[in-house]
Amino acid sequence: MQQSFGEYIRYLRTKNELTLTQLGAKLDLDSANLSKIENGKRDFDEKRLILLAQVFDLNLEELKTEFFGDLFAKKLYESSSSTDALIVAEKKVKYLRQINAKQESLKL
Amino acid sequence: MQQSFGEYIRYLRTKNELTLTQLGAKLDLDSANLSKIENGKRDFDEKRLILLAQVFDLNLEELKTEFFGDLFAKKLYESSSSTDALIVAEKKVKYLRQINAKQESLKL
DNA sequence: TATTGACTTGTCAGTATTTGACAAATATAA
DNA sequence: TTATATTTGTCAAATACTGACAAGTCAATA
Repeated sequence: MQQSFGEYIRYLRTKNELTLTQLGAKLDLDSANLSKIENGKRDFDEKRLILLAQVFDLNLEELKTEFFGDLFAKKLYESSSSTDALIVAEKKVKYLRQINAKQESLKL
Repeated sequence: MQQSFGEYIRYLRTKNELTLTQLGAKLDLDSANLSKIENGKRDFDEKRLILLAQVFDLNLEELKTEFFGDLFAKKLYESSSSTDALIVAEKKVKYLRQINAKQESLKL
């Protein structure tokens, strides 16, 4: 998938032959605002990912992966930053999870 | 470096023997708020990265890398999302830059 | 060509979040 | 103690985000 998250939503919507109004209703979103999201003029709200997964029967984890992948790419692109940040991020996530795992084990 | 961005700032500050008030002045930040940043209770503002680089004579690119690495890691950690998002992000950044490069070449 | 439905764009008030600032509490050291 | 450094809480102001609606374009078709 080499497209923005908004384009992905549009793909899902059209594949399922839904209008903006129809999908908007399912996502509790104004059709005009959904249009902006699909066209990259507004951001899709993270809290609506669950709903989106339900509507199209998608795996929430994969959807989050696409969502954050898109978000991070845009940030790096806009700020002309190196993708090295992604490597740093990976190490830090592992570190944070490891810390968390240790703390969890102490609770037992 | 396996620490938060706030801890990194604290490291830089103490290494250079500056007080919160002194560094705060250089960064145009209240010492109380800088304290919160170092302790992870507030976020460091992206727009102050340039100033931070100047104050400690650091490479801005590397600083951005650390900054965004920290930001992305926290997002993924908080949302319990897969680090696969980082791979997706890398592909998308390359794609965005490629598109941009093509458009730039057309301007000539 | 008038109508209809789908989509796009602009705007704006209400809401939520972030920020700067200050006071007060606590800690550290002379 | 006294002074300095740091932390924490709070709050108004600034900023950003969201929902909603009006008005516009476009394409299909009656």
